Amino acid sequence: MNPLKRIKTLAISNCKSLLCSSSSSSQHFQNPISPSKSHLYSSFFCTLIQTFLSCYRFTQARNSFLFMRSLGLNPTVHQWNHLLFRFNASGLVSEVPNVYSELIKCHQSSNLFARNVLIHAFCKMRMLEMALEVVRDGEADVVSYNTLIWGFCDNGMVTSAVGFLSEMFKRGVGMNTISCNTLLKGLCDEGMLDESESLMNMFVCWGIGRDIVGFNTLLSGHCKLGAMDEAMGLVESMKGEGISPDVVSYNTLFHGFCRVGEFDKAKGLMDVEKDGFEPNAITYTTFIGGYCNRKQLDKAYLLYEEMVTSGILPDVVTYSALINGLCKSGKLLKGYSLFRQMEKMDITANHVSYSTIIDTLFKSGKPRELSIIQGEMVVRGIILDLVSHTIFLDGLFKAGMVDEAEKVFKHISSLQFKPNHFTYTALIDGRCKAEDLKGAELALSEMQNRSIGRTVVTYSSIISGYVRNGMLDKAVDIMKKMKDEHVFPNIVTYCTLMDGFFKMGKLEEALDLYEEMLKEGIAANKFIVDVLYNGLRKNGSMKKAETILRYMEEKGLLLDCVNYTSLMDGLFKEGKIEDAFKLESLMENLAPDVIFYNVFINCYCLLGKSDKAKLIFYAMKNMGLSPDNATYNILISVHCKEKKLDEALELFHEMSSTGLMPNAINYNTLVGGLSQHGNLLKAVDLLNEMAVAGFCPSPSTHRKVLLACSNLKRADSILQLHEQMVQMGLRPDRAVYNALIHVLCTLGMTQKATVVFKEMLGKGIAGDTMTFNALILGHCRSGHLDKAFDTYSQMLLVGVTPNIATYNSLLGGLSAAGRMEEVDRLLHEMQNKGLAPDGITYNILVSGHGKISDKKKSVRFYHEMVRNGFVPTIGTYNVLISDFANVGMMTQAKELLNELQKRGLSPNSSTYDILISGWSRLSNGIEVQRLLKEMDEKGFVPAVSTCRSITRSFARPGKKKQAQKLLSKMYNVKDG
DNA sequence: TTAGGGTTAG
Repeated sequence: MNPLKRIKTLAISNCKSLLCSSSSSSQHFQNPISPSKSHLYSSFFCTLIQTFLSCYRFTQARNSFLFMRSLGLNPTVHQWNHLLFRFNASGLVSEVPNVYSELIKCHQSSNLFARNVLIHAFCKMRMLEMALEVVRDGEADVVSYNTLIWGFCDNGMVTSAVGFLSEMFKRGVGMNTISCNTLLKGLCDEGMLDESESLMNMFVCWGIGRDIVGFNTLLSGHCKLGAMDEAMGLVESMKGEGISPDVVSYNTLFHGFCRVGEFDKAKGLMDVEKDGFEPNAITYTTFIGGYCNRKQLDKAYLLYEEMVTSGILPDVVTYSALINGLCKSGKLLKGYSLFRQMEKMDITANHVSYSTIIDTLFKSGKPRELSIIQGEMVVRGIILDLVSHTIFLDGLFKAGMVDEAEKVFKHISSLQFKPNHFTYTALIDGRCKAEDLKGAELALSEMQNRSIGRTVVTYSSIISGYVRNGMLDKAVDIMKKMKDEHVFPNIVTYCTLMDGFFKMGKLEEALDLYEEMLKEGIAANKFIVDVLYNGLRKNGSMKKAETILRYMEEKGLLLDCVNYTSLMDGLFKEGKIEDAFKLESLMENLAPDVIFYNVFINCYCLLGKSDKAKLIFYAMKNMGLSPDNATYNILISVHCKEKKLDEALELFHEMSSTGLMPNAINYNTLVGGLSQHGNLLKAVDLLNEMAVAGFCPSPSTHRKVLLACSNLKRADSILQLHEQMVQMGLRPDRAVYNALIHVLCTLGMTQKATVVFKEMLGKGIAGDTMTFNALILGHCRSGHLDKAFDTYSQMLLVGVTPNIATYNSLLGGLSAAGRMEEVDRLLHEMQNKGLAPDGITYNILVSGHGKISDKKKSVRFYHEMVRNGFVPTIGTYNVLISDFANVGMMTQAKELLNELQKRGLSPNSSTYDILISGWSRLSNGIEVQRLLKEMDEKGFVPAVSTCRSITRSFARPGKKKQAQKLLSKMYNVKDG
């Protein structure tokens, strides 16, 4: 179908649908306006529509137009043309084809003016095919072709645009300076400066001279490439040709100097040219923007005041620059308030003002405000450009809304935008942060294929992605690739890669990179200082770390909140607690953030001062800082450690009630804490909640939950909970299997443990020392010494090295069975393997020999044990004491009692029972009485057997039973 | 009715 017919059909169907939907007002449409007043009404409607358009009330403008047409009103050709022009110029470009088709309906034809506006509208909507068809379909003049050339240039298709020159020639449409200048801009925008100069010369040959606009276009081209020397040279040749630079030329130069950071040169130029140069709004805005970009807001505001007092009115661009300055300096509220103030001054916000605010809202994580502003933008019909789309793409990625961000990228292409290096860099960065490295690599190669230049930011983004995923080699490859392409690493690139090396423990490589950076003439900043300080101290070079920090401070480098946070953590972990805490007062002027407080709170928690930690927590909230998941986690964790489970749970609920969703770490900490300290039921409840929320338990949580089952003898739950946690996404690796086997074994469920062990082997996971130790201990505890030794043999067979725990289990098993000869043999075997006995081994040896009354050996091992610095347990002492007491050697028994007390141990109930029985047998009533009193004072109750010993020795003949009853009653002992 | 300068994105 012919494009004009297509437009017509489209417009008619649009009108029909709109009219049918507004049934309530349809009655009015039935009254036609009398022909005599038709002209008046048309004029009225045209004025109304234009008024709506001029204040961006697009819906009303569109509805008024439809209403006018439904009344059958037909404006004059002049009015039609003006309407078309206004629709096109106001930004409601999408309506132009509809208006045009209505024009055709009324007048059956159109003039060149209307066609040219239509061409312009199609070009703006990037519907280049349609624009081309209109140009080729009928009458066209130089304006039609210039507009088409502009449209193609604006969409980066400058080669096709140049091609239209021959078509113009063939159709006899003469080209003019505007054709030349439009093409010049197209070429400059693509960085084709040489080609643009040749084109200018070509036009001169065709008799079309160059003018100030053309020169300014070239000037802008040079400035955008940062070629300021060439730009200044061009000004000289302009003057040579008798063309004086105008305010546009100067503004272009000012902007160029500001862009390359030569702010003083820009200002100097302004001072030199002060005679005969009148700054305008754009001049002021250029400098205001320059100051804002340098975060010199005070200077920007001074200039703004000067501008206003000079009678030059700031416009939307001036305000957008100031809003941007405020937002970028972290003054979002002030920026937003200026945004609203601007509107009160009847300056309508444009897509740039909106994009600036939206970018800031994304970056400061304010989703609610963001959706309000976004809605406002839609209602006002603000058309998004490529920059605005890139802001959304980047913002959505940063907010973790990966799917939505990817949709924006697809949308950008569907709108016929040509993504540029900003767009691709945001995409690469976003994909890297979403751990989609393949996607990032794909985007990078797409950039290459589409000849979109990669910048240092593009490469730094992907380097950062590789570093975060521990792929240092790939990161280094990219660094090499970028250098090969003459894209030189900047401070961010160096910082990222240095951090990566430090985190992988590659100290030397990190420091080499630091050297390289300095050699390249890049001075360290606070980010580099942070990476160096943390990298060095975490790799054991605390001294070096402190030297660097002090050196930087001496050099006058301003450190920030992050640097001080690292410093606090460092000092604290070095044990310089006082110095660390002093930092809080130093920090006041630096506006400490949540992370600083988290570190501060954590320091108190590590000192076991949860009360102090909580005070800081409240102070932080009072300062208006919102605690984050980490803050709550630090506090939940310390409360769990201090067994304050109710408070831990309360914190967890407080977090949810303030709208902070618990994360996987919060769940793991609390489930682990509840399990460890006896509230398994609540832990399991929370584990279920965690499953619903889609979080995966950590291996540590798994271990703690299973241990809790084991402690509560809830054998039935062990396998079930294990299965549940695997279902939740826990990867059953060796550590997880070891925890399960260990727990089953401690409960004596060695058969089940063996089944699990086989399952583990079946999955290709070999057992290690921990696995075998658990199984051996299990067999020993359940008295299956043969199986324990079978497992031990298997362990040696598969080449897993036994450790002291292996031998302690086996020795303990043998000792419990009284097989002391085998104990001695195994002890030799163990010592031959180079393993020395530890405290546990000695306890086994001393008490084992003690139990079979081998005093010689038990005392020998006892002395060896003490000599080697091990303190026997009270159980071991009891065995020794009992061995002496049983044969009436109470002096030795008493001596042992003194020794154990000297070593900081206290006698327990059994110690007293043993001693009392011993003295009873010797009929020493004084000692028995004394010990009974001491025992009573400590809250211990004598055992039944002890009472029997007492009555056996002290009751009168024939009164033993009564004495026994009396004693039992006295000590509330059950009469056995 | 078409062409040049200032504000936004990585």
